[in-house]
Amino acid sequence: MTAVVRRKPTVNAQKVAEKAGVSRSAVSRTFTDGASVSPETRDKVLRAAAALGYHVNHLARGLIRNESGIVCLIASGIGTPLQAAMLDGLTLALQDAGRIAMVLNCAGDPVSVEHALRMTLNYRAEASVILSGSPPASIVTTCLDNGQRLVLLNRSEQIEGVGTVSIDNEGAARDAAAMLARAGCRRIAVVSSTAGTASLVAREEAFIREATKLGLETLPHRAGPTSYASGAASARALLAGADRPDAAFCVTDLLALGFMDAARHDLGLRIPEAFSVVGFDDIEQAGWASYELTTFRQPVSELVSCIMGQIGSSTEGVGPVPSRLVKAEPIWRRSVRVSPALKDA
Amino acid sequence: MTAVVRRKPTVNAQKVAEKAGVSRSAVSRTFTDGASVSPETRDKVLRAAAALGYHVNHLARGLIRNESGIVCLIASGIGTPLQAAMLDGLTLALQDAGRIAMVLNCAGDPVSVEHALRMTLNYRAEASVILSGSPPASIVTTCLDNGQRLVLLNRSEQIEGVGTVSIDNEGAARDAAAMLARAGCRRIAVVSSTAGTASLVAREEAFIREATKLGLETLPHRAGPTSYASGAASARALLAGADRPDAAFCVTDLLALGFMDAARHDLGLRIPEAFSVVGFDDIEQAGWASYELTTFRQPVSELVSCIMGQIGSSTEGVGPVPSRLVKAEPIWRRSVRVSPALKDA
DNA sequence: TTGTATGCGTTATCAG
DNA sequence: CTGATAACGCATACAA
Repeated sequence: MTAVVRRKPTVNAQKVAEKAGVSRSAVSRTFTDGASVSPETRDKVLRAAAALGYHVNHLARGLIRNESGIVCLIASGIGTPLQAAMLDGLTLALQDAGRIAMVLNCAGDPVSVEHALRMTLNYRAEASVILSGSPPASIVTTCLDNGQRLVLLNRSEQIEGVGTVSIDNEGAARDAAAMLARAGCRRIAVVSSTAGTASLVAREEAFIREATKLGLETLPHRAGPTSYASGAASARALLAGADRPDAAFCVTDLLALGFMDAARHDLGLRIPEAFSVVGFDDIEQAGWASYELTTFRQPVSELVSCIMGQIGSSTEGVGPVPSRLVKAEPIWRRSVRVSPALKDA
Repeated sequence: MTAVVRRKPTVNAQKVAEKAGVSRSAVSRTFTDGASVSPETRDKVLRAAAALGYHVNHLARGLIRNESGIVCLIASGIGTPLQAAMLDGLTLALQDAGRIAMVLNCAGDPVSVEHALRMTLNYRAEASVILSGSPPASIVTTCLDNGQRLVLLNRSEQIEGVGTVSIDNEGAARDAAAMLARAGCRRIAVVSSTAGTASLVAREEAFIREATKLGLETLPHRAGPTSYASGAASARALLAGADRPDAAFCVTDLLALGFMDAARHDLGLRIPEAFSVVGFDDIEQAGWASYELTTFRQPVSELVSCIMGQIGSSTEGVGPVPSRLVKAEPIWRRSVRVSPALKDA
């Protein structure tokens, strides 16, 4: 076990310069945009670099330029359809913008978000996008102090200097209540989760408020985490008794799909004939033929553009970044009974 | 627009040292594992660091230690359930191992994989995991030369020095054929995609070989990319005529679910009574009550462990890394007609 | 245990 | 357009 610590003969600008017969500066300039190099020098350098397999060290470059090119994506529940779609869109958009995504998979609680943000600082990320969870205030100011850009998704809190992109949960939830009222539903199950996320409670509360105003009865229920299984559990719990509701507003599509499956396969209910369901998010599965869930769309590409806008704006992060509120458009499919009145309209 | 280039007063070890009344080295030692610092010095440093909001610059650290702590994950179709699950597991495992994931979302073709690997080199990633797509040989050797660890997922090619973790596609496909034969199926649709991925064609070919051997008729079909929509399209194409098959082996769950939905809702077929379907992957949706798809599981956590093993093994990447073949366990659900004979066993 | 000096690979500055 | 030189922030060999 005589560990021979053999330092890899690393290939750097120096070596390329020697092989090309030019100075290190020439090599550097060849690889920096907008630097002035003569075509022949550039050519010699490129040839030498290719031969040696040289690649600019972004760690060193970031060190001197004080810009790493790294943007951190902090999320929890990456495997979930909506989060996965966001990650997909964001990583792509970042690459198109010449940045690179570092993803931090965190539990979502404040301490793990803080941990993630520390890592973010360690790698001198130019920006961090918090897809889920809420960061403690202290670390937020530290990030800001270090010149890091911060974007929060679906957080109500307005913090000086940090960007915000939010879905209009309240508006959509109100629409959902009106939708079900028009369909002639009277007793509405409101199925949410124990996660207690800001958007989720916003949807739940806004829906209940509006439904009450419209004279509807609401039955809130939270069976567990935000998942298919919890939705199914809620259905079994709510639909077992005699005095069952006639519709459900699920704060998430995943909950809605679980709810639908349990309602149909365990309880034998017909949707939408005997029971109406409205979801939220418009994940891919909501459009599948087995569900045809009418829901409210989180416009992923629009959210991504907004986030990119927040990241890209003025390099020096002074001045308040305007927070963006994005509408969640209703997607009409076939899980809600359509009343004759609505058909006319 | 007089852009005042105000260089942020960056907080570094120097500043912490001054505030703590010690040397820069003391600060450095405080933050490096296994360095010798007296408790009181350490305490002073920690206090000063907290007050200043100091965070070790991993870019600089990586520069001098020649280890960045970065592992790159190269994937395409991140929004897809299986890929998302892999990303979820990998990011978590990497964090537990003290590394951090950089994700490169690439189109999957060789040139974009090569582009991604270049980026990987730029950031001096310690390892790269290629979840999808095949890298050109030249860039592979460059990565290896630069001391970067390489792990390929579900690639048949054995390359000297690069790790491989694969699902036993052939074995599972053979099992699938036997499964459908025992169920009494005779004409089997083999639905695949136009992607032409190594694993996919391996499954398709192995299935056809085994099915033929068992005296079954096979009807290969490829409607488009590996998606729900393609599966549905295949169903509509294959089940329209009079001489329809009585079962389908879909090389991916996503294809299978689309196939099932179209078969049931567009063609009115009953599954499994009138038609049997077998999938591959065991994505979450396969277990949903509307589908209950019998399929073969890609054991995500096991795959993740294998990959982590490949990454973690011997720092200096000499010697061939043993490639790992992971079994895909059959998951029996309810999309395959069960014959009496099988019930006895 | 602590401090000093050196180097990691790069780019910005400046003189030619 | 080119080359020499000084940083960037950090870890470590060495001397104390």
